[in-house]
Amino acid sequence: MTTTASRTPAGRATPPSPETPATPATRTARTAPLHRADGTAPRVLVVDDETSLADLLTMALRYEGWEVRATGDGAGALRAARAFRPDAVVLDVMLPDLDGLTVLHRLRAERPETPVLFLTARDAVEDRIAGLTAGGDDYVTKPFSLEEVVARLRGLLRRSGAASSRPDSLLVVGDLTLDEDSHEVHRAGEPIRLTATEFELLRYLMRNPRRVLSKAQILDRVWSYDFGGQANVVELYISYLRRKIDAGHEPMIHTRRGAGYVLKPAA
Amino acid sequence: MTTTASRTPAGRATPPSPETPATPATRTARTAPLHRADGTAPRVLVVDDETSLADLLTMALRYEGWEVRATGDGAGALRAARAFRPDAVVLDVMLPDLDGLTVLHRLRAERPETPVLFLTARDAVEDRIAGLTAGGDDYVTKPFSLEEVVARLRGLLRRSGAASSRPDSLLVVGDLTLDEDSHEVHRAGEPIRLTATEFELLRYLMRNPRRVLSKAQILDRVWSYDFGGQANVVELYISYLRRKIDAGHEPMIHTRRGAGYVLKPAA
DNA sequence: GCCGTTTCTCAGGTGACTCACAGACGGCTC
DNA sequence: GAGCCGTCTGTGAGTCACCTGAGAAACGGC
Repeated sequence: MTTTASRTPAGRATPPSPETPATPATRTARTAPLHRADGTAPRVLVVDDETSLADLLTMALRYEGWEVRATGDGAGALRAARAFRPDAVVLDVMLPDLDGLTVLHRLRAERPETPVLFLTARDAVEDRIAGLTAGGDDYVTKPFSLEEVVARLRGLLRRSGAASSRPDSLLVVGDLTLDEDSHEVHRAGEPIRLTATEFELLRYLMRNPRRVLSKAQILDRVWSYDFGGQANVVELYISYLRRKIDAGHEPMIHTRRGAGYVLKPAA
Repeated sequence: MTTTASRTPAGRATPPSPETPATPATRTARTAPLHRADGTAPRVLVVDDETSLADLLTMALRYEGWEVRATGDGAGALRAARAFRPDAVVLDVMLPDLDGLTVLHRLRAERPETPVLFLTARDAVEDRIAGLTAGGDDYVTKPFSLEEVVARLRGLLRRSGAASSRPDSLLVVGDLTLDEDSHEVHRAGEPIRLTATEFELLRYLMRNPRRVLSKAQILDRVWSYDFGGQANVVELYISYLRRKIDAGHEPMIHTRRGAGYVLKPAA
């Protein structure tokens, strides 16, 4: 609604992130805290020389409840790896000083078990990446959505055992289920086919059940950071989701006029 | 009620000063003091070059019991961030010297954990504030209502952990409850559907139970600062609320003729 | 390079919401 | 008890937020 907001009375243009922003405190309402075995928050190292992107990631991951450190070059990354001992690394493959592969090798030498999430340009050489991720790592192409990065990072942490919390990747809200690993979605036992964007949107909603999410929040979280389009894509995709999920059932997706959308169990 | 009839658009007396000029003493009657872990008041930095707006915000936030500092430009903001060490920042994205994003980056570099509430013009939102809300930050479009700003700021402080007070977002008065996250309202267990304005009005009342609120105060607090309409919208909306909340129950909303309205438990 | 799929823009339609106006109601004062 | 004034509320109009169909453009698999 960024654009919509024309509210007369109070400028209550339903900004974006009202409530949801999820923080440690609120986060309890969300899916799973995802702590390490010793009860502390997982540590994530972000390596990217674009400071605005590094900022964005840092904020988003912190918001997720993780402890985050950021650095802009390969040398700093190696230093941080030693000092900070991260449970996972987000690594831009294009760095100013060292190239991604070199950084990776040295990281591996330092901390062999630490999973890495690569950030790469869309047109980067595909097979090169394939080699990189062979060891159970993962990658995301720029421009990415935060939902995507967070989801993959969660996956890596979960699999590496850095996170002790329940290993299940199943989100459940009422009779609606979504498996983050297999990407399967069911309503009342019936399988539902979703497109990539629909899936991501639904995942975001299901990770924040019963909470009003503004269109701006959704846009910031589910669409890639450089999306420059109309804000009403959100309405459009909500509409698609309703057709696939709520059709023939008691609706779970509700509109809070002037505020956003809420997902909650039909009951 | 001297002010009532005379409330001309611009006139809008009763600036920010919500209920009484706010003394710590009075404040105790309100919801939650919302202190920091060390018992001191949260510190909020306001950055806006329109002095009248900055003043308005300063007064309203001070009234809330917070320690406030205001500055009109980006350079001052950075200085203040260092010296004042705020727990949250209210940042106008349109500043005379630096643009909002630059200020944001430097703020982040300085104090990475500090949540930011952005103020933006309605139509400036068009060119995306991409990612601004992604990290748990929030924003409000001008013209805003004070109730809106305060509520969102409370949310940010609550979530960032700067405020030690209970993290729940539930307001309770008698058998009436209002959840600021899900926007759900219940009376005696029965769910109640409210419009955006009704919700905001009720939130204001519930944050000031057993206290007489004049129409002027309500108008100043719940409606946006540039509202130019008739003062009796308040009566109208009180009337709406009564129908939805008091219908079939012992009334909780009472008129204090010549003074204002009070919300209190039915008891 | 072609075809099905997916993403997104655009624009029309509709119901919800906000608010002005004005008459009815009721307490208070003299 | 009459009149005044503050408050309440029905009506109606204009606006706004949201929904959704249709089609253009981009993508991806073969």
